[in-house]
Formats: sequence, C-alpha cells, structure tokens
Amino acid sequence: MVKRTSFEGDGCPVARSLEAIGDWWTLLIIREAMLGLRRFGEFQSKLGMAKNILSARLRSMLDHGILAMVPASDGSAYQEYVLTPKGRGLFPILVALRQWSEEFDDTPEEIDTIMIDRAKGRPVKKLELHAEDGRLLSLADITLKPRSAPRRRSA
Amino acid sequence: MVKRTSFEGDGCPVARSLEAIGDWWTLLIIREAMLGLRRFGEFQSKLGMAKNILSARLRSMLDHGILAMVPASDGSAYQEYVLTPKGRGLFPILVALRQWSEEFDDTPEEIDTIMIDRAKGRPVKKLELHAEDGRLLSLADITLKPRSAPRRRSA
DNA sequence: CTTGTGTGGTTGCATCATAAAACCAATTGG
DNA sequence: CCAATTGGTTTTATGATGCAACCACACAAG
Repeated sequence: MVKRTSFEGDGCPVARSLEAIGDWWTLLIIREAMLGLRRFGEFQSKLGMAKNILSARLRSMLDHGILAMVPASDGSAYQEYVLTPKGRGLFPILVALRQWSEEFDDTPEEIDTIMIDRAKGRPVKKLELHAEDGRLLSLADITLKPRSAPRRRSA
Repeated sequence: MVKRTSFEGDGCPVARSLEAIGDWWTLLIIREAMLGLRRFGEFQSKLGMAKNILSARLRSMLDHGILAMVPASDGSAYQEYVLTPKGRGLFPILVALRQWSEEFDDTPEEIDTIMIDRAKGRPVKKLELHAEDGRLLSLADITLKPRSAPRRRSA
C-alpha cells in the first residue's frame, strides 16, 4: 500500500492536525469560509479549483466536523457550508501562516492584503505564546513532555 | 499541465506560506528539526518516510531558505540540515497546529505529548492574537484590507 | 407540463506526485 | 584494503489531482 502515509494513529498532535487540514486546498477553503463564503459555487469560482476536488475536500471537512451543512439561508432550497466551532478554532493557524509570510516572504510587495483590527483599523500584533505566568516564550523556552504515559500497549 | 496548481503568484499570504510548507511532510520535518534533529538518517528513521521524498523535501526547504546545510558538526565529513531564522519563524504555526489538535481532537487521549514551559515545567497558554492596544482579538474582530491599492499605475 | 437555465455536484480519463525498494557513491571503521 | 554505514538517486507501481464532460435537481417562464 502506498496510501499516502496517513497520520491517523500518530500521537503527535501536529501530525493529527495535518491529517485533517494538511491537504492542498483545505486551508484555503477555510480561509474563504472565514471571510464569509458559504456556497459551493462561491468557493469554486473564488478559488478556481476543480469541482470534484472541492467536493471531496468539503466532504472531508464535514466528516472531520470542521464544516457543517445548514439546510437553508436565503430562502432557496439549496444548502450551505458553515464553519463549526472546531472550524473557527483554525483561526490561529491561518493567522500564523499569514504572519510567517508577512515576515519572511522573499517578495513581500506581492502580498495584497493586511489583517487589521476591525475596531481601530490598525494592523494586528504578532501571535504570541505565553507561559502561565505571562512570560513570552519562544522555541528555545519550551520542551515536550510525555502526556501521562498510561498503559500504552504497543499493539 | 496539471501541475498541482502552484500558488506562487497568489497575493494571499496564506497561499504563499502553503506554497512553501504545504506539503505533506514538510511541517513534520520542521517539527523534528525544532526538536534537534539534523541528519538525513535521523529524519528518515524518526519519521519513517521514503528517502526519495525526504530528499526532495529537504532540497525544497533549502531552496526556500527554511533550512541550511552546515558543512560539519561532530567532526565527520557529512553535512547537516539546520533551521534558518526563517525556519525558526515557523514555530507559531507548529504551536497553532498542536493547540488545535489539543483543543478539538476527537480522541485527545491518543495525544502523547504536551508542550511545557521549560523554565517552570508547566503547560503553555494558548496562542493569542492582540491588537496594537492590547485587546485580545478573535475571528470576528479582524478584517482584511488591500495593502497599497491607491497607486494605480496602468501596466 | 414542458422547456430552459443555473446550481451543485459526479464520472472519466490523462497526468503528476508519492511510496517502496533496489541501487550506488562516498565516508568511516577495522 | 574490505566491509558496513551514511546519504542519497533511480526505478517502478499506485494513489491523488486536474480538467472536461456529464447529470440531477431546483426554479422560472411559457
């Protein structure tokens, strides 16, 4: 089996997230959903992607509980795709991706939008990771610990 | 050409980041690099991936300036792969992926590690997005603005 | 009720990327 | 110098992607 090496059984939470949203198009669909798109045709025309791929990704996100179908909206009998709380929880990931590009992209002049605080119209600050006591943490300040090592048979 | 729809020309910074690190294995390689792995064989045996794919991903990351080759380290004539500042800048993305899994995974008991503050040995807080004035921002509090639209030089 | 149009998909290929294994060169070790 | 390890490349098979064509349903007009 070649199977594209599913990360389902992996205990690494990064791998587990990638299992759900690591596809090529998934995060872009979620980005558009966060900007308010809801209909199949809206995603398809905005992203310019093949309809079968869009269909497969939407179904995968439904299965993962990232999107939900709501039976109505503007009166028509069609359905719409809306983010669940789990889907909205992806927001920091999108922000992190955006800010990495803003900070390190080789041709930042090609970036066409900036994220601003709606209330003040000012750019947002960088995402920050803090300790429980409030200290700002970077890569060098953290480490990983086994969770609680329950009886984990290597079955 | 089918070409997998490269996002190179896209002005969306999320797409631009995904162009560099949206591959299946790239973020896992970076995760291991952040944990201290440096050698080809270390990545290959730790991740259990095919060597040709690892080779292609490492080269891609070198091209993108995420990794660099350093000619020595422990005295041997081999080379090692180390994160550049741009590569270390991916840290918030990894944290965001991890925290999303921790918060929303359907089977969180399978997650085998937690990220802790090295100094205190306590779990870290969630990533937070703040406005310039310090207010905590969520998805509903932000919007996107065109970067520098006014200059309408007719090409 | 029949035709027409737009939405929301599915189905077939052709092509590309990925995976596993075999192979190979250079390094190191004895 | 011979053998094993490291660090890959090549080969081949299969799964994923992309495009276009097709199809089902809703809705509106005649």
